[in-house]
Amino acid sequence: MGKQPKIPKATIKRLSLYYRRLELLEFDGYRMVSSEKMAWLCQVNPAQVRKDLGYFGEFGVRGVGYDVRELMDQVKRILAVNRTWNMGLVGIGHLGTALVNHQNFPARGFTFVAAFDSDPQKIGRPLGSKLRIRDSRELEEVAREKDIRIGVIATPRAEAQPVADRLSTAGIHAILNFSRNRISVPEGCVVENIDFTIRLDILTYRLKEALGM
Amino acid sequence: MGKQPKIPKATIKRLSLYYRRLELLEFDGYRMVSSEKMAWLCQVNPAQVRKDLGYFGEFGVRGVGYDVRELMDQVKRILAVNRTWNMGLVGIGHLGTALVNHQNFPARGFTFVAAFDSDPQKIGRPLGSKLRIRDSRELEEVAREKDIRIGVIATPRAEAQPVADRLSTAGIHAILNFSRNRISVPEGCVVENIDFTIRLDILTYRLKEALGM
DNA sequence: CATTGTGAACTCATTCACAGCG
DNA sequence: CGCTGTGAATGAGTTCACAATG
Repeated sequence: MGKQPKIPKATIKRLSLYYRRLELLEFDGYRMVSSEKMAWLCQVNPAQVRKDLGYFGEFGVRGVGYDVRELMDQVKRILAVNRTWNMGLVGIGHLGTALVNHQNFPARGFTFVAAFDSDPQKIGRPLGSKLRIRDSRELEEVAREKDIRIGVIATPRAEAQPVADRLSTAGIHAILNFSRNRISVPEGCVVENIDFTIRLDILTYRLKEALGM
Repeated sequence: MGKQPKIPKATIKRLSLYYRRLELLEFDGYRMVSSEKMAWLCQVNPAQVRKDLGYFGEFGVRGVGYDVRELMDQVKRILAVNRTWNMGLVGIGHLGTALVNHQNFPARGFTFVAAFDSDPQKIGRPLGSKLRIRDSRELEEVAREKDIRIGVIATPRAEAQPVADRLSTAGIHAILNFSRNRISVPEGCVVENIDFTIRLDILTYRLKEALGM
């Protein structure tokens, strides 16, 4: 019944992985799953699965395993994805457009409710099937009005920090940052960075090593 | 003069971060930089910077610091980004289109030289300013012809594994995987996954924690 | 004498091994 | 009996602290 004893960040990432696997298991009609099976499916150690879950409670039945449906519910609750999240997108380039049209977000309860750009050429244009691009200057107002809880930054690098500041000001405490700049945010605001180029750098490094270069 | 004593994966990620910061420093006219300054800029510990670099050689001058230009060259060499890399894109949806048009890739030596899709509607259509969408069945042939070294998967989840298999067969040993499925690849092939939904799950978890929910 | 490079100490994360229990 | 839950052991990664040195 562990509660707050310092949870590894990697545990959260794996929880997300477990969740996805549980969806597939449920879809395939499985009712129960053992830590060993989950571990095998997710390519981790069985003790790791049990330890990860153990940080948050006792969800299993000894001698039997975990109830797929119930474990899903628990993991959803832990990750706070047992609800919908309104997102606001800032920066409507190719990437921003792709994000708005991304199928998986709404399927998982992540919904874009507004999109912003500072380019007068773009403002007012429709985006995807439900949105219209709005002026970045309206961000604070719209954030309140639409109850935006997550800000997604897909701007050029120079605009990332100013946008992050505006998002904070607008009372948004969670930012998904696709720009190449790390951003600074006030205490209490959380940021996740997704940086394609870093991943490519890691990839080429590893390829070089794998080839013994 | 450390050579192969087990380099942490996180070190490579930071190296990529250092590299980007060095570019900015050079642009701003700096000739030298200390581990302390780099550390401050990259929000890490100064000893961490020195240790990370120390795995690969002695690049600094005691009492002085690191030559910005020279350190850049060394880091580029380590990451194997002191050359260009030909990439092939598979799956031309919104995301694939965004990737092809991504400015930063060519600027860093990562170039898409071919794009593939299995949808007859899409095959033959132009993509970006230089490419034409080709039939996925031509993958092996084109990979050889164009010397593709990195495969980028931006397909729906169900196609990810078959595509990964085809890429391996085609002699491509590095894969950047944007699909929601983890893929299995033969020994000697390296994969980096970029999964937006996992990052959103981590974000909501951390937001929940930050808000004390 | 300021700053690097690095063994040693420490902190964090994973895995083991088995007691606890349905 | 089988599988979970968890303290203890191991392993990995980070930070400290200082000797080495241009």
